Amino acid sequence: MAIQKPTQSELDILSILWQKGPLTVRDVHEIYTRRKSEVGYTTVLKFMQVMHEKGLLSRDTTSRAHVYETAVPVEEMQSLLVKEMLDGPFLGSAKSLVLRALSTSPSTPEELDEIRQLIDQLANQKEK
Amino acid sequence: MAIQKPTQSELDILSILWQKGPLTVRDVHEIYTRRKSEVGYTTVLKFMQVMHEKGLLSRDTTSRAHVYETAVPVEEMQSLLVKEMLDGPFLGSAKSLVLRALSTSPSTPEELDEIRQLIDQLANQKEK
DNA sequence: TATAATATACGGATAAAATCGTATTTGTCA
DNA sequence: TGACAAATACGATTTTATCCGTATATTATA
Repeated sequence: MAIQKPTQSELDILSILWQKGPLTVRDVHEIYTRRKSEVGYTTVLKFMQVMHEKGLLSRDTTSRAHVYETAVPVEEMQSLLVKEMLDGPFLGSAKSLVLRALSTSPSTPEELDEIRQLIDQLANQKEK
Repeated sequence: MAIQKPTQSELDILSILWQKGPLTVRDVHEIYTRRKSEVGYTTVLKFMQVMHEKGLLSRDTTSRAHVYETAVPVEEMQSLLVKEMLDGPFLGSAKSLVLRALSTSPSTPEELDEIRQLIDQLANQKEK
């Protein structure tokens, strides 16, 4: 079954865990509050409990403060979101998505080089 | 003031209008229903009225069936969304966003070439 | 010009998401 | 071991988004 789209808050929490690895609720709450908005500790706790029920997070309950980690591969979520963007505001144009991505986040020459290689690789695949 | 993020339904309607140009509520309803889910005509009408109030759409009321068009540039919305993706599930990596974009939507060799030029251009800018 | 067809306007119901308060549990250490 | 600190569990409430019914207005035409 295909993964289903999380809510905004869920995605925010997932992103923290993808970036930082397994964390306690307290840690997530701290980062969430810093990045997004002031919300109560129990708000974040509740989110994470619900996400656990939904299968978005797994948790280790051996110590008192449970340690949560994501149960969905980041790549899968990335694909889902890119698909939605392409179906939606990017009107099917991967090119314009690439353009926006590159102009929004200033890349280093090294990064640009890596991306170039990526494109060469895709172009070669096509040839065969 | 920065543009603010529309709801999912609003984004769906905006996307239709970006793609097709100015349309009546009836037209939008038809496309929306075909692409997304069956909803009543007045549901879409209400959405569009609210969007008009919010300044997301403008409308021409000279004929009986009002004709709506988007009041936000698609580029601006694209930037906003890319920024969010980079802050979120793409963890700051424009490279992985480009990778997903290209692997999700199979591009033609011509398109790949255009993208390559884009990258060269950006790389040159950096040099100066 | 009366009627049918088709619009908009508008109020509010329903559903989903976000939020928190309070009760309870668990572990620490004085 | 008992009291404090800090965690989870759980049941609402609040807010936001989605959705539609009904009243009213407009236009074409029989």
